[in-house]
Amino acid sequence: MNTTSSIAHLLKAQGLRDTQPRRMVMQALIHIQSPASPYDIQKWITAQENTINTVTVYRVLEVFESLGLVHRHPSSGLYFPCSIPEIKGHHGFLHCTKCHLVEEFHNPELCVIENAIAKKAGFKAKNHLSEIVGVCKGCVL
Amino acid sequence: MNTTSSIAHLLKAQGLRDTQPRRMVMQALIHIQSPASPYDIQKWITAQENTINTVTVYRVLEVFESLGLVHRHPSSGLYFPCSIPEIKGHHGFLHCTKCHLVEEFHNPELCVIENAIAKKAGFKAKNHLSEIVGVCKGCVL
DNA sequence: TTGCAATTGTAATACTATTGCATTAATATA
DNA sequence: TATATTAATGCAATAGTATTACAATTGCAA
Ligand SMILES: [Mn+2]
Ligand SMILES: [Mn+2]
Ligand SMILES: [Zn+2]
Ligand SMILES: [Zn+2]
Repeated sequence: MNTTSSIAHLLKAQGLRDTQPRRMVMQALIHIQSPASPYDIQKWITAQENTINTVTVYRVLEVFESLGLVHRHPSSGLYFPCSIPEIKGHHGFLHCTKCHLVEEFHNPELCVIENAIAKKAGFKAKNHLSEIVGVCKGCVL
Repeated sequence: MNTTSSIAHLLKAQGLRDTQPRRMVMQALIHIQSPASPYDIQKWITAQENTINTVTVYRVLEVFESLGLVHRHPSSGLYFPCSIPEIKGHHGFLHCTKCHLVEEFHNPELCVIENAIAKKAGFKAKNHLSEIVGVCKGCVL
């Protein structure tokens, strides 16, 4: 659920510190709702009467991504919090081009097929990435 | 097969001109072999005793991508020629992290599943994107 | 508390991408 | 083949994105 305290625990479990900048970036991501750039995130934090350096935002996002707490949307480079961090393995994205919503999914069947494709081509698959681009329920008028 | 003349025809069929910069960019993409940035492409062309403006490279790539002649690798932003332009529809990528080779695939079964996922989530899918990241046949020692 | 290493801030810089406008060159037509 | 048209390119300026090295700060364990 990405509560402030669960993130604190997750960080400490990895030997990382629970710092104010890290808390602020996570707050920003949660409140902004749609995928955001490092600069967007900094802007949001500034609007809350706080300050954070651009470089710090980049670095915090890097850490969060490595922990699986946030994702970087491949084609846009924008970040958003993972909504299903409890499910390990491949997370796919449904991306609405109208409202920029990103919904995550986890589909084992898809993984099976992708592994089969890799095998057939002689690839040793380490990771994969799926994005479905379209229009979400709420935006189809 | 992306021969020089087939591209000329494809361009003309769209009311576009067959120009020297466009031919040079395609030559560069074909010869560089692995995904390349606009600046990489410009550098290659310069090394062939030719010149091309950076902006032109960007614009040419945009046209080529819209024609389905090249792809932009989503996570890196690098460009490479489409190897199966004759197959319409979704092209997926196998990406080797060692030699940076990109192999394309077309898998209807994958499309079916992705459409099902979209439907289940109430999305109207317009397009999708699949990338399998790993190590290619030649790079697995 | 205090000390120390991890983290953040600062400043400089490199890289990537876009825009408006002047110039050039590809093609259609005479 | 010469000429007119305008798409395409070049140029120059600028904006946006990302990274680096090093100094200052801060979280947290002792
Ligand atoms: Mn996720
Ligand atoms: Mn293709
Ligand atoms: Zn939507
Ligand atoms: Zn390889």
